[in-house]
Amino acid sequence: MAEIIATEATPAKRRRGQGVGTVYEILKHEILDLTIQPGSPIDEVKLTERFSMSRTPIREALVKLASEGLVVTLPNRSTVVAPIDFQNLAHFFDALTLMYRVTTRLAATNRTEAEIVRIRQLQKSYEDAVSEKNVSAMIEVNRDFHAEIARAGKNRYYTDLFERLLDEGRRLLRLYYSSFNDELPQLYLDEHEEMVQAVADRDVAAADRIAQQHAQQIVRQIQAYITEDRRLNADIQL
Amino acid sequence: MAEIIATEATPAKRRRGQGVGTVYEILKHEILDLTIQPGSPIDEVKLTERFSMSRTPIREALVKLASEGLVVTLPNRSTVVAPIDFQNLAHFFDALTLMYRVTTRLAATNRTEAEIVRIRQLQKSYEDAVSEKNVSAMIEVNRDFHAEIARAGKNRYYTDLFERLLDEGRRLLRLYYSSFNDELPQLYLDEHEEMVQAVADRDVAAADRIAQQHAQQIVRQIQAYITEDRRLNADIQL
DNA sequence: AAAATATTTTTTGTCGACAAGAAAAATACA
DNA sequence: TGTATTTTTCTTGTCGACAAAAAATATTTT
Repeated sequence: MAEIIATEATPAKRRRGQGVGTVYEILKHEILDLTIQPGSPIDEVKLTERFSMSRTPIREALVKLASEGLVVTLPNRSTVVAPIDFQNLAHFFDALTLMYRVTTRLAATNRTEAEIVRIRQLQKSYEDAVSEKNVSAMIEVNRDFHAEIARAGKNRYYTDLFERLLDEGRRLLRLYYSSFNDELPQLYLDEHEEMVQAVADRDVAAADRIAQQHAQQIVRQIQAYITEDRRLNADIQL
Repeated sequence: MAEIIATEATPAKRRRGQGVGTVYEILKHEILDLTIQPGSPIDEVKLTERFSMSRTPIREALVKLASEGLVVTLPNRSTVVAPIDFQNLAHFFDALTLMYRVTTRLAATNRTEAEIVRIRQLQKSYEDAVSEKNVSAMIEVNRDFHAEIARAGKNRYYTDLFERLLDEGRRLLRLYYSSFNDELPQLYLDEHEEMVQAVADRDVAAADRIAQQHAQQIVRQIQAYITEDRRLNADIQL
């Protein structure tokens, strides 16, 4: 799950029509993983060399990333990795919480047995990541776990927005959650368990309650990190 | 507001960096206006001639439209205008109603005076469109009116989704609402008035109530058209 | 030496061309 | 005559090149 994408200089020929897709996927992964710093400029020519393909498919990949808000294109100037929007964190938390609730509720009513199986598999993966203390995997699998629940709800309008929010959350968590802390993962694990149970039981009220609780938990976590960060900066700057 | 975009064969030179933008805007407008039929293929070469520019900027515009779901790209095959998704109308209505409520509520708390002025201007435009019995303008201005309210709420995650939903709704209304009917526009006008008042008064509860009511009104309208349409088809086919 | 102007370098937006796939047409085969 | 196979045509994905902006550098002017 944590593939090393060091050098993409592929001497072997790539299949036609795979170009933009691979560039898009890899860049997206690196942006969400903070492998590329928010705000850092993206050099088209360098990507040209790295992926050994012309600028045309690379530009198309960047256009795609831009319309998802993952990069920002300054006309006639460089495109940069989207900076993390601290101004509107409150709006982010608000939307995230609502989408957590709505998607989990819908999942409880629309889920199939096959979907429950898949969700439980992801839950297991998360458990493994926790026991391995693999922060990177935890963040990524956590996102996939909730995205899978949302998909079981079947409403693509909600899932699209929710996935966008989860991705943004992934960057925020990645930013702060570099050192492992064992209290929270266990709490999340328990909440995940409750959530799956509610969805499996088709208990909408319970699903809603736990989704809200879980969302608030994550919001609190991020806010705590930010506060801590502020304090640190305050010490240094003032 | 209802410009005629007949021939884009611009002999005069276009400013650099304006290419993709114009193509994107014009195509988007035509797709939402049903000038281009849902499902109909998009010929890159024809667009090349029409806009008198090379395929590169046109493709970038199509990529942008694709990532907004307005066109669908079949790999190595043609890209087509996104078909209207009748399968998931229920999900569409659900999301639309929720976004109506959430954005109007937020507008009631976050709106500034300047925004109220702009909203009232759009309300006036809608009124004009109704008295002129200009269906096309009514549908378009109605969308802009609600989008403006949503923007006053300031949460970009909600506004982005809501605008996408309003656009999809625009296509649905355009599809059925070809002949003018004077009952509904007046009803909408009254509801709009109530909505603006609630937002201006910062009355969240009222805003929520009216938003929900208005959404359900629109949902009912579309559903009525679809039912009517089914009956018509039934007569012919069976 | 600092500010303003001119020049060079770099980077982006667009172009025309070509090759890989898919669709359509033509041919062969039963 | 209908089906399978080959050939041709058409469309898409990618490429390398070039020109317009912007940025960086050098030059002139005060």
